[in-house]
Amino acid sequence: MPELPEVETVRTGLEDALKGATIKKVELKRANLRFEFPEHFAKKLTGATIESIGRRAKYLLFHLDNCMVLIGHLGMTGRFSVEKPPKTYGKHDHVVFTLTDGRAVIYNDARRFGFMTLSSEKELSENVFLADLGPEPLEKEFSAKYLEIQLLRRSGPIKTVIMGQGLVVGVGNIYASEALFLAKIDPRKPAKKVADNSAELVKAIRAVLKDAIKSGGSSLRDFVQVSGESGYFQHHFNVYGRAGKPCITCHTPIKNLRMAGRSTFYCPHCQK
DNA sequence: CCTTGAACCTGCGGGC
DNA sequence: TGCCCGCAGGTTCAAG
Repeated sequence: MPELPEVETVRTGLEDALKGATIKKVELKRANLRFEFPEHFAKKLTGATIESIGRRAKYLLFHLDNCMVLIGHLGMTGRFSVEKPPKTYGKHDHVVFTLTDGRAVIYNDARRFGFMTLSSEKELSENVFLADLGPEPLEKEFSAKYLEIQLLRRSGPIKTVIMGQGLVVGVGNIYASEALFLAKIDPRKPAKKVADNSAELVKAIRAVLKDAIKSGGSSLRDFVQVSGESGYFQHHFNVYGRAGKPCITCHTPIKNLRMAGRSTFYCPHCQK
């Protein structure tokens, strides 16, 4: 599910559902997801109360009352649902937290690119997964000036560069294409040469992400309660997944190509 | 340092 | 119906 807007949508839903909830039991249906669970994972979570749920980049941060933080990543296919304990669990239901109020928090992840780990509250910012991340795209630190400086020292194609989480977090494969369309920049253009357009690019990235968060929010309730798939593909994209279809602006067919192993969509006429 | 490509894993849809 | 191929929202690691 996961680019920043989807993770943010999940975060909001989980916080609504789980704030103040206490974990009574932790069940691991297998020894690992992408990584092994940390030592004493279940034990450290059992009895803890969830005080709040935050987000950094595409990571969910469950702040607990025992000075620990459960760090979760959804990978490509990770999903959380909060519901009455089902009679039987699905093939890819890997983690279950049973709450003291009887509800079950189920983490399902077919491809298992997601993972969970723990950090102390104190050492959170030095956590290996969080330490080297770039600024949040919707925060002030992600400014035109900052982006300009970053772009000037990169030689790779702009699309690949903005997807790197060290430069700015949260821009994944879909929204990279979408943001570049909005900013009218060819995804193949060397990052250096886009430095002059930093202000537009910052604006486009923010606009695309904000818009997606907004539309994700409306279908949120369904998302968390049922283990459904609302949100993502109901969203309308300008270029992503629209190869051969007319550009919404000039009607030129949208092109699709592969960059760094990822499919990329752009309008050859509008994006220079 | 930066960039690229392969790897991780499962499911789905298309073509034959 | 079934098999094979390519493809999918992300990140890490090794190597150039």
